[in-house]
Amino acid sequence: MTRRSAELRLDALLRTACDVIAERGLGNTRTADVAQAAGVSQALVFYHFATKERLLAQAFAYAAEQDLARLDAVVNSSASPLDKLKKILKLYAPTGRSKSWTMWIDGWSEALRVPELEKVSRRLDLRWKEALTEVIRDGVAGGAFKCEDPGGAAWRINALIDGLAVQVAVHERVISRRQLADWVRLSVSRELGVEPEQLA
Amino acid sequence: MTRRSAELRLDALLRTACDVIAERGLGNTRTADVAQAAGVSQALVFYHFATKERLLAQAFAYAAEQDLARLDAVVNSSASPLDKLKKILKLYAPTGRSKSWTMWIDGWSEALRVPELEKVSRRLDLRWKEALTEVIRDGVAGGAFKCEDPGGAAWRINALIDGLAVQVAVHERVISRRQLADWVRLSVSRELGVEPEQLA
DNA sequence: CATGTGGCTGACTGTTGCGTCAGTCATGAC
DNA sequence: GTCATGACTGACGCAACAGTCAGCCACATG
Repeated sequence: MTRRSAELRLDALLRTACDVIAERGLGNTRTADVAQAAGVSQALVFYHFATKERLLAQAFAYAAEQDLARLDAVVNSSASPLDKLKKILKLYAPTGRSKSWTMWIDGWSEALRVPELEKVSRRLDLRWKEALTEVIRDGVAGGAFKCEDPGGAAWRINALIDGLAVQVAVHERVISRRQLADWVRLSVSRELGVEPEQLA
Repeated sequence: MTRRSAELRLDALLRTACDVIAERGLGNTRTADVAQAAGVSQALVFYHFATKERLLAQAFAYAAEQDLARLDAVVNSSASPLDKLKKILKLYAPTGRSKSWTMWIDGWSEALRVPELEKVSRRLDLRWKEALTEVIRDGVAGGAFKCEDPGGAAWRINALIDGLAVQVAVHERVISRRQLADWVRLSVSRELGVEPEQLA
C-alpha cells in the first residue's frame, strides 16, 4: 500500500468500484470486494466513503460521466450531422456483453428503489436523447435529414436501441450484434428519411 | 395458521412471493418477508422450498406463466389479426408503475448473473416476440397488414416497447403513458402499413 | 379410539458483511 | 529535528439473514 493524496485515492477507488460493479452487479458488490480489488484495507473504503450506498452511487455516477464525456466530444465536434449520428449510434450500441450495458441494466433495476441512482440514471438517459435530438435538428436544418418530430424520433430510436441492447446483453445469442445494428439502421433510416446504407 | 395441502400452500407462497418481489425487488426479498406476508413461519418457507434461490426463481417463473397465459388467450382467440394486435399491445404496454414491468426489469438485471432466471426471462421475451410475429403474419396473409419482414418487425416493436416501458417504469414523469402509447402506435403503423388511428 | 403421516413452528446456529475505533506511520511545515 | 496532519490499517462489534432441527399437532385412515 503506497500512500496517496485523498483525491487520487478516491479516483482510484471509484474506478475500481466500477470494475467490480460491472462484474458482480450493484446489488452483489461488497465493500470488501472493492477494497480487495483496489489492494487496500476495507477500513480505507469507509475512510473515503461514509457508507456503502454512497460508494456505489458515486461509482455509478462516475461511470455515467465518462460515457457522457465521450458523447459530448462527438456532439461538440465539427463533423456533419450524418457523421455525428453515425458516431452516436456506434457509441450507444453495445459491443459484446458490454461493461456499460450491464451496468445500465443493473442501474435501471436499482433505480426502481434507490432515488439517488434514479437521478443519475435519468440524467444519463435524458442526455443521450437530447444529444440525438440536437443532431437530428441540425441535420433537418441542413437538409441532410427529413423528420417532422426530432424529439419524438430521438426517443423512439433510443428506446429501440435500449430494448435491443437488453436482449443482446441479457440473453446472449438470441440476436447478434450485427442484427441489432441492421435493425437500428433500418429504423433510423425510416425516421430520418435517409438510406440505410448511408448509416453504415 | 390454518393447515393446508402442500399444493395449496405452495401456490399461496408463490403468489405472496410475487407480491413481495414486486415491491422489494428480487435482490432485497428475504425469506422472512415472504413468510410474514403469507402469515406463516419462516421455517415453513424452507419446508416447501429448499433454498431462497429456488423460491425466488419459482416465483419469477410463476409470474411469467401468468403473463404468458394471458398472451395465449389472446393469440388463441378468434379475433381478427388487427384486434389481436391491439390486445397484445394493450397487454404489453405498462399501466402505471406496473407490477409486471418492475419485475421484468429486475429480472433482466438478475438474469445477467443467475442462469436460472435468464432462462425464464428469455422464454418470456421470446414468447412475446413469437406471438406478435404470428399475428403479423396472419394479418399480412389476410391483407390487413403490409410487412416484408414480420419477424424483424415484431422484434423492433417489442424492443421499442421495452425501451419506452423502462423509461416509464424507472423514471417516472419523463414521459407519460399516453406519449408511450402514441409513439408505439406510430411505429407499429409504419411497420405494418396501417393508420395509427386503427390501432387506438 | 389409536396411530401414522405430514404440515407446521419456535428456537436455534453460523456466516456474512457493514461499519467502528484506537492507534500506526508517512509526509510536509517549521 | 519535532510536530501536526491526515492517509491508512487490524481487529473487532453487531445486526441481519439463510438455513436447521427437534418436536408439536391436525387430520385421515383403519
